[in-house]
Amino acid sequence: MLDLHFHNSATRRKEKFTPLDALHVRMYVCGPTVYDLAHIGNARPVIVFDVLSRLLRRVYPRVTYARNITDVDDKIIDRARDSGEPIDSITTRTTADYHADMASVGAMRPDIEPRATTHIAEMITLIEKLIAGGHAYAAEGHVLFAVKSFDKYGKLSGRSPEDLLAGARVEVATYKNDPGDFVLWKPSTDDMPGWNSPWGRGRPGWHIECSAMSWKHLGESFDIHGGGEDLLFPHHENEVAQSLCAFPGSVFARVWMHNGMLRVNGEKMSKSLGNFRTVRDLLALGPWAGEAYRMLVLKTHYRAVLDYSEDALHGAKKELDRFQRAMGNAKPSAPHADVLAALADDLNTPLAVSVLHRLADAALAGDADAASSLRASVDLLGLCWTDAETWFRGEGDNAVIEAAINARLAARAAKNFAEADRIRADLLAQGILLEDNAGGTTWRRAS
RNA sequence: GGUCCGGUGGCAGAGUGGUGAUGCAGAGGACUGCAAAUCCUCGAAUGCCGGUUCGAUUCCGGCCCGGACCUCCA
Repeated sequence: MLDLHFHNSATRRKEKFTPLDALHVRMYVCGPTVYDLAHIGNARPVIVFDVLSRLLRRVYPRVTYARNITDVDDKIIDRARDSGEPIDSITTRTTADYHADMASVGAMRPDIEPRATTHIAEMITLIEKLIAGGHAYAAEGHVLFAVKSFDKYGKLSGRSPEDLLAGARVEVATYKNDPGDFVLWKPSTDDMPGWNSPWGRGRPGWHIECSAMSWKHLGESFDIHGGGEDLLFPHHENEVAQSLCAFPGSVFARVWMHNGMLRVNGEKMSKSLGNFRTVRDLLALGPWAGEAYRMLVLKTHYRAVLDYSEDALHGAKKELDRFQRAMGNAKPSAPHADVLAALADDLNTPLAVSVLHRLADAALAGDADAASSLRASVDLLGLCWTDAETWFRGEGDNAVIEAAINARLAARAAKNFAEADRIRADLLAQGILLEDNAGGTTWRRAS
């Protein structure tokens, strides 16, 4: 069996991966809060952990990958209030958009996609356990986690409670015993979503949602917890505190994996800077853009900052063009050993991509085995899921193009090169690029 | 201010205690009526200063620069 090694954020070291259950790997990744369209930064962890899940499935007999949908959150409530659209409508619509957008970057659906609103009972159970264990307290309709009750608080993110206070720039609510305490449950007014609880009608805090859903579907302890680097604190730190205190003796997540942030043209993506890109914006560039974005993401190591630009996206597209040409209609054999080795070493996708280029070189030189291995390798990475014909030509009726090509062939046969060039330039203006090969003239869409 | 991560050719981006992958871009060539695609060749990099070492891009320390986080942003 292939040995896997992953960088564990909790220890800040690369470690050999050993699942708790040798036959069944369990992984949890923080999913979206469904109040708006996903942006390309949201898509990065989805792509990264999709590749990880594909790798795990290849190595282990069973993998359970859970990624939640946060469908109760103050951002959703605010959006409903601002737009007038009912909450149910917002969350249903945004969830569907999310599924479509993540499919467009080649991500498979996780095995389980728990929604927060259907796990309120588990959240209440957890909160009751925390109160019973002296780790939480109710105050003014809220329930708060008592940070001081957990001596390992801050260990995951490498912070001490003093550090946290030093940088604190928030007003401390009067109902908190300690400024670092965070909300497990909060009261809802009548116009807000709420559930009955021992502390009155209310709704859960964000952090408890993930602790409850991972517990329900993966158990008290599981193997991998993933998410964006920005979630390390406070979200993941708080999950650890909640779950470990609710289940003494458990380990919660064995390995923590965090992907780096995405920047756009060297700047942090934000609405105020005007460089905000949704996945929809990306797809508007062309039907190839989703695959190209996935390629772009995999060309950078998952822990590094990724700087997005349209130039870089086009560069990634050209690399995919090359893989498509090299593969032709080859049937998949097995991923190249070097691709597997690269992925097994902390998901080194950039190194794996370099192996893909090596295979493409060999395939273009006529090596059929290399073409088959390339096919299997890109499948493992989830790249090139569009067949070559569609990739290069798109879908639709191409009779007009074929007619133009025939006219050009006739002109060339008559040595009327001026006319042949005119036809070619004409087509190029329409986004059609002609290529004269030894076997004849072919065409593809320019981009 | 605190914690953490990182600084490799024009750009992107790996690896490595012993003459630095890969892709894009660029130069030259083959092929082509001309292109495109493909192939061949080439130029081009380890932030700065110390230390350890026979030898450091790699390990250690300092500095400079960039980034993430510091109570609900993936």
